[in-house]
Amino acid sequence: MDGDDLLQRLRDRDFRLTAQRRVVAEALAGAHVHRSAEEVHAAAAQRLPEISRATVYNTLNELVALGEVREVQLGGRSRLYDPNPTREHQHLVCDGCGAVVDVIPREQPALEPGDAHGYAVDRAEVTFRGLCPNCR
Amino acid sequence: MDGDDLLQRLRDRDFRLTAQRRVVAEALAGAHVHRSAEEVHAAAAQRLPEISRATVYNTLNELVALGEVREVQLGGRSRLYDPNPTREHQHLVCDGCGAVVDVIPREQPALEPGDAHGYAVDRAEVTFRGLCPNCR
DNA sequence: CTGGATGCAAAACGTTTGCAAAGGC
DNA sequence: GCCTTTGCAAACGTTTTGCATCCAG
Repeated sequence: MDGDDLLQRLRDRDFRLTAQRRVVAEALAGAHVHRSAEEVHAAAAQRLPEISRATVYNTLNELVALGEVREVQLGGRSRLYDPNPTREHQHLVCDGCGAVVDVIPREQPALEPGDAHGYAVDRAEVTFRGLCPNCR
Repeated sequence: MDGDDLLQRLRDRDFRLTAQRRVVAEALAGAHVHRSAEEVHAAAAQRLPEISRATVYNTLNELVALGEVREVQLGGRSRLYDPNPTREHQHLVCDGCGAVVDVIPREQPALEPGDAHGYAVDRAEVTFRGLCPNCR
């Protein structure tokens, strides 16, 4: 499963695996697809009550730098952390309550070289917005 | 030009046009395509030194609620305000310095009804990411 | 043993809010 | 004159930082 994969990849990368970092990684690899730092901290603290917010933020930023987790800003006050950077997917966000659903893309938008303004473009993020069944 | 159009539309909508609101609207309609609230405040304060941050935030939120300005979060710490919500466009963002370029889309991604998870989807936002010529 | 990771508390940052004063219509 | 908008300052939630301690390798 994903959780084990993430921990395994971190070991392979010589990422120093402390108890704190393990519970943060496990909180991300768990059932919920996107979690805020606060939610990750809450989940981690259930297994390791003394873990501090600073450590959660440090670890999340390190995982993002390693490319193992993606940081997304979908309009809420806080950033969300997405443990599936490898599996290509797009986001569908509710304007009412902020609920997020993953969508598997039929096709990825691409930029013609003439439109790239000299940029080296390496990915495209797509966010669909609307109202979820509850908020309609 | 854009600036006059925005002010004209606001008048037509019975949006109370105070000196403060005028300089905020003008700061947005000016040369720069996307500005943070802080940049808008700085630009506005050049013409109206006593304008407060709170008024800038209030006005920006009102313009967003009216649909005259779009709020986008492109990864930086602050939200950006985009004065061209009517003209369909996508964003190309530099991972290095955060520079933003507008791109006219060849095609807009769409969601098949089966993928919508019951949402009423009303738009798709596309952000291309990479490195700008300077940061390469 | 040693450099890196942790916890705590405080600071920084962007944004919002409460309230009295000012000003547009 | 009424009602909305403004400015100020303080509150708020999120994220970062400084520093002493701790621990994995």
